[in-house]
Amino acid sequence: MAADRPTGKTLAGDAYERIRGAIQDGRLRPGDRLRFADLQALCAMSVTPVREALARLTAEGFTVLDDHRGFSVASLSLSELRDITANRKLCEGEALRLSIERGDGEWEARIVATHHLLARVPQGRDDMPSVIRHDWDERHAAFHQALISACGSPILLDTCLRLFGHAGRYRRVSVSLSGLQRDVEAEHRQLMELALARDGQGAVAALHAHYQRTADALEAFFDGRVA
Amino acid sequence: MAADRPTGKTLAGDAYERIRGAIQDGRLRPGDRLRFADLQALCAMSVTPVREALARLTAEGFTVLDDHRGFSVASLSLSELRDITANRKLCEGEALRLSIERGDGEWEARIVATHHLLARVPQGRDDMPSVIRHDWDERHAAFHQALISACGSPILLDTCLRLFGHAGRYRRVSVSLSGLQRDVEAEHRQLMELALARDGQGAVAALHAHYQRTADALEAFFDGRVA
DNA sequence: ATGGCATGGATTTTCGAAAATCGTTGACTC
DNA sequence: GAGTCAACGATTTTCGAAAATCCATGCCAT
Repeated sequence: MAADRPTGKTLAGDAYERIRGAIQDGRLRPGDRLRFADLQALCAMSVTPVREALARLTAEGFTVLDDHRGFSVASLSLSELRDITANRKLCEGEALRLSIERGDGEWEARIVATHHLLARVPQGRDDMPSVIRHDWDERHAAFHQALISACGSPILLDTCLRLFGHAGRYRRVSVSLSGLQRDVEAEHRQLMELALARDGQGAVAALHAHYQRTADALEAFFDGRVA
Repeated sequence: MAADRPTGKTLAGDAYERIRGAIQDGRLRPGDRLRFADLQALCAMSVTPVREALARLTAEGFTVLDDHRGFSVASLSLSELRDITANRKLCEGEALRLSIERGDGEWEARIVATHHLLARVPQGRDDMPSVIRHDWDERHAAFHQALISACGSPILLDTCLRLFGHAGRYRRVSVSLSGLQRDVEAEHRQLMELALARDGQGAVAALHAHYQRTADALEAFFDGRVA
């Protein structure tokens, strides 16, 4: 892994991606306090761009800020998981319904293409099945994004993307125990087929079930372990 | 108006509120470029807190950032207005439905109280009817917030609050021409009564109509005037 | 022993200047 | 005359240190 990538555009943007990445793949864990000294070491830059990155992350809910007490990684909770799930059902469900109504041939092509890529990699790593593969994570996101990409509402897409990102903080924990119990691949294939068949009702129902199963598996795992 | 209020907690937080306020009441207009020199003069502080404020505002969509070309106020567009309206119908509608389902006595009390306050001030200023009164704006927001405050979903509430804020950038333009043509007070009273009567279907329908009328009035006004 | 208060260290927050970047003006070539 | 390229000015972006703030420790009085 490249320790120093060729700074995309601004250092602040780099810091944002790097810290967000560290949060999402578990190197920074929920509740951890974020000291500027550590973050400067991680990102190899001064305090200003780090601070801007944290400001963005906080506005998106990945970190929280106590005035004059610094930033910390947002903590996980059962109630937030339920809340995220309910909101995903509402927003992504509507976005999927609209996409099925409005989608054209290119939308269908995006679904087929992203699903094909997703189906070609396993969910967990061979050496450590409990850790999600980075490429699976990216392709999984791309597939779900493709499903709703024809909804015609940038704001709704943004909301869905935000929710997906938050759910990702929980998803990393989920795959470790549900890998064998669920056939996630089949669920994705079914979603694709229902969408391509323009079955709005069925696709939304399948999406709801997809999210509910994820939430249920997590609920059983989390119960008693977090607030 | 106090030019220098007793800095709430941090300067960055102050700058955020001040700049957002300037955007929402029209002193900074859509499309305006935001030069740090001007903003430092407005906020009476150095560049660092201003930058953090802009980072937050950008994450919320009130401003936009072109890398190395600085920040500017997000511009208005007909398509965004339609998008905001559609999303408000979806999200606030659901939040209202849930609140009617779950709301208790204190929820009802909040609605009655905020409506009472709202009904006691006129929408436009006496001297300049085309300019929204600040206190009306605040009370209007409080009333709509109260309606959905019992939905039980912090995330949904946050989404609604964000959408309400964005709609506010358009609302300021709206009142100048629709003041006489619409009886907004009656619409608010009807919303309150339907909610207290626990008529979920009716209340959501009334909310949708409320937003659609606002959007229609704006559409007629904006047409041809913005992108 | 217990409660309040001042002191010290660790950390965040802010400052003012230096470095980097972009758009433009102007000269120069074809 | 049109197009290309280099240097300038304006502005953003970043730095490193100073100022402000919070938490904890220890002291003193009750």
